[in-house]
Amino acid sequence: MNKETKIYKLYLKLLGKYGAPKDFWKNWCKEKKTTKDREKIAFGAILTQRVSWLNVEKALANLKKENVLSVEGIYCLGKNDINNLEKLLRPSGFYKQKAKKIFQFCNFIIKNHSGLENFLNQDLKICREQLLTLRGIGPETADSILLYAGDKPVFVIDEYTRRFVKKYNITKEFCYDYLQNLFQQNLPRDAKVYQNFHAMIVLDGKGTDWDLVSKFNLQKLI
DNA sequence: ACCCAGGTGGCCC
DNA sequence: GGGCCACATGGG
Repeated sequence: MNKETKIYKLYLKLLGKYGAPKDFWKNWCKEKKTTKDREKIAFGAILTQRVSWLNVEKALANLKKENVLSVEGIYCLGKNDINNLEKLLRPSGFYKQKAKKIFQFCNFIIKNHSGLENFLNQDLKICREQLLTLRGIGPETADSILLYAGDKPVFVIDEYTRRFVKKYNITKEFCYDYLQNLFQQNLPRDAKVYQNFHAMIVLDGKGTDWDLVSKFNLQKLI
């Protein structure tokens, strides 16, 4: 890994500006995650598709209130009553699609691996391939789950990453696999580094900082 | 009354 | 292989 590249230098620059993640992001990047943490993060990754995080927060709160904020809980609820699951997910938008996606995800985890930890315990490449076979889980959602819920070393390419690439003129190429390889080749292969860098890319894109984020008190959800 | 928000899959050419 | 559209809600 070459430390003279633009990407690595930008990483150091952001690190100097923001330092270690705290509060909200610390939950996503924290050292020890429980199975419940991982489940919530995976659901968040699916529910946040094309909507703001604030809407996701409400849907997660609904699930928690009904005591189904777990792979097992959503599976049981969705199996008997997909309509009720849809109702709980309503605030996150696209709720009929998302109910299907999230139920399908839980169904897959339970039927094929009998639990999220077991699933994540496999080789990164296998996990990724399996996630991508699920309808409604594309590369970005799969990688978000793997990086933040699974602590696997995959770099997430999302709208923020693309804006970052444009802003700092890193390359003119924007296709997913190309950008992912570019980031991974120019950073130490370390999930913590990817998590922190990606978190800082989002902050940089929002023009905000850790303190402002923590004011929203989002960490209670994770 | 708009427009946008951390996507995905299907369809078109 | 890129361009466009449906999917649905909440906030500014």
